[in-house]
Amino acid sequence: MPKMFAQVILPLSLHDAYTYEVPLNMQPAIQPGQRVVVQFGPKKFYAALVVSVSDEKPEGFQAKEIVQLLDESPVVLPQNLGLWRWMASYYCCSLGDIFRAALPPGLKLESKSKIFLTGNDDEQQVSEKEQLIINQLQDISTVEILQKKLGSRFSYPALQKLLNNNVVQVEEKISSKYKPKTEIFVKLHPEVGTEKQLHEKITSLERAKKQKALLLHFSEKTNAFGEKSQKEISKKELFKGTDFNSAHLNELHKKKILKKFEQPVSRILESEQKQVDINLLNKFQEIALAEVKSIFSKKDVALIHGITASGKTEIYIHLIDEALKSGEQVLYLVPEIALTTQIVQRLKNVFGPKVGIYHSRLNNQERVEIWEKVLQFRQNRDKGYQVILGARSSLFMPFSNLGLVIVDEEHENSFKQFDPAPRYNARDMAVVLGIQNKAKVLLGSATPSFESYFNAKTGKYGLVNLDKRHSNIELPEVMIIDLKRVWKRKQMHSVLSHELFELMNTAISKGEQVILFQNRRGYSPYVQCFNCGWIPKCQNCDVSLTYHKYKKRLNCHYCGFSQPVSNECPECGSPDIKTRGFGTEKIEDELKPLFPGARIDRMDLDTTRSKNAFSRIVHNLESRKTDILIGTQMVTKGLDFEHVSVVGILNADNLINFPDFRAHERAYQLISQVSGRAGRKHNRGKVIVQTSQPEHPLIEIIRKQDYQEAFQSQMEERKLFKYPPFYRLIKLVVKHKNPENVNRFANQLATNLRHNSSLIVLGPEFPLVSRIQLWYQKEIWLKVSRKFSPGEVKNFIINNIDTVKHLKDNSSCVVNIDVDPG
DNA sequence: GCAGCCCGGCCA
DNA sequence: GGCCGGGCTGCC
Repeated sequence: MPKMFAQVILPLSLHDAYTYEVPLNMQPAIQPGQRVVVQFGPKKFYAALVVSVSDEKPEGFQAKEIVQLLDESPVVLPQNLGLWRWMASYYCCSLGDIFRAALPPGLKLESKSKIFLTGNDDEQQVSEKEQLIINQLQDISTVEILQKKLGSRFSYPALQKLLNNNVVQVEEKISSKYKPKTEIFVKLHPEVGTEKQLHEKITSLERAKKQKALLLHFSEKTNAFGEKSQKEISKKELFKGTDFNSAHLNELHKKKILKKFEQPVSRILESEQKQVDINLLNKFQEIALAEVKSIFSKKDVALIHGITASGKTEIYIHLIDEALKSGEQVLYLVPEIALTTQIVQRLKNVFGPKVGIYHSRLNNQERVEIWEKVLQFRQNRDKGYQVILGARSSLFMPFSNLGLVIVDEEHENSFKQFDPAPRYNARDMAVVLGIQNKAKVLLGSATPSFESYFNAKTGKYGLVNLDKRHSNIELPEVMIIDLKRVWKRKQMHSVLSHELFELMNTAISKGEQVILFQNRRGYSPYVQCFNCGWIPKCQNCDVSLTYHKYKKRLNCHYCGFSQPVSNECPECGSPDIKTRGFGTEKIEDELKPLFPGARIDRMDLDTTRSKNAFSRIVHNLESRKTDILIGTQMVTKGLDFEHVSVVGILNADNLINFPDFRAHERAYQLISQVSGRAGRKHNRGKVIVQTSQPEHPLIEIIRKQDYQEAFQSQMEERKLFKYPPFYRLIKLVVKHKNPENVNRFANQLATNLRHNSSLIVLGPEFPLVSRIQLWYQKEIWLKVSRKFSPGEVKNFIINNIDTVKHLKDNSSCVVNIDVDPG
């Protein structure tokens, strides 16, 4: 037989695929998309993914043999790899980076693979070196441990031979990570093949009353020979509500009447589903749905601009239903699954077992199961998942017949992965995925990202407006409060202006609820010595420490560093150390005396860390056990509350003045999204925006809630200052533990890049936080005109980074490339 | 990503 | 002459 070779990608940041020889015994079975174990470098074993197979012998090196084939059939489909390649090239990262992001952890294997004896060592002839390895392998071991124990007596060829002869096996973390869960099932023994035989057996049990009863119970439960015979039943189910025990069953098993056997079951709890019908759409939703469909007959992508409570989800459900009926799969992306329990429940209710939920809070086993059920759809349309609702990584699910991709809350920043590579935006990749699979893509948001809206306005996407809230609830009234004036008149109640304070009092007295938004968690952003001005800073990062009163500690929000608060200033010894500024924790503290008797709750990263905390807070608000909720960004995200009548933005200044070209877009989106929480059912809500810059043009736009104007004014600015969507942005971050290395590298790189006239090079500059976890960093921002081919520009950048890396002493600098930074 | 080599520095 | 540590390179 001719030799065969497989090109594989490794889960490492390496640019090329690597070629391995396929051993004869694997030749019939090997296919692209399967995982194999290969040895890479002198020591390590990895699970790699086969991307192609050929019989051409590679030149210039001796290919190693594949150690083991891990899958019977592909876990990644050839059509899925198209997105991988596209992403690697667009985001300037390796296929290995994509591999790591794409597969669920349970299907990945990084080094430190365990090896163990298979028990097939008796009959085989082994060499002395091989015997040494066998002797060491009484317990499961790793290659590293073997080498340590045997030192120079260790031989790789010997291990390889043992592997080939199946004396030892590389036990993948995979197989240990993912074990199908099994349960004991019971069925009639094959010798009991007819109803008559069953009756004979029952009568034969006259003296064993319990066993007879169990057998009767079994035939009743399974309707053994009836029309709707179930044939088998789990032991758990069979024993449920009875006092039978395993001894009774074991006896019947021994007597060859019933047969016990193990069989895998799903870990995924199928929650009680009340199958409900799809809601009828109202007149506006009908029109919007028809518009979406008409766009899809001409274009691949549609954007729904639908204000909060306009019922976008129901339109999605109608489209999903149609896709399902024509046998297509659907991907429904949401920014953060934990925050969308309402959508999860709704989809489960409507589409039942066809829906799979995929996100990072699932454990490894659950994630692998969902992956496999999506794969299964190709063979068995009744059993596999047809709809996946999930966070950004669901983009990589092994869809075989994708027809529709929905991206809800498409403006959300959490679709963008910052670290590690691939630094991708799942919303943008959803569009690519859709086009590659000839599927339609629907983006939806109450406050579309300006990029998407621009694409819609310029005709690249179709645009659908949905500006009627259901039951005709009015949008809330937005009031701007000038903090400077309130301060001057000394009308502040802690962080609340007099107006906000009064509105909150009235609301609470009427049994209505209040949400307060503050963009800072912790007690106070920093503490300061009032004598000498000293501010405690993080020892690893270039930021001041945030005071958390509950824990009585100063914490770094970048690296997690924490230290107790000292009673006196280490600089001057003064005891006069005070907290500065307001975080959510301090606001909660200060509101308590202002609203005695009110039930105040807080929602931020600190209060939602434990698994169920988030849903508890939401539930308390829904069931009106909370009067005032104070929160960070989190309160803006897709929560539906019926009785919130007042929303307060405590300080809009830090939103507006954030040094980022997207600050205004974000501020507008954030305030609109929180406002959307107000006055949903019964009456018009009120939104109070406190700011010391009431004259700021954006504040006026926010007051009018005029999305169009916000968009237009930003487009003018972005065009003028050469920002997206008019220019592409690429951010380069140079990192090293030594600041001099960072400076030298960044300067050399920037100088080189300036030679290319299609690039506008900004920096290098220290970012807002110039040191994180002891690593110094400097940023270079590149603006690239859309006239130039992005591929060529990226190659130029990559080549230059390479060149600078090869200059003296530069090789240990790390450079991150972030295309379309968030 | 990382093992292994190479080279420079330091000390006997 | 030898040993340690850090940088560089290539792994298939």
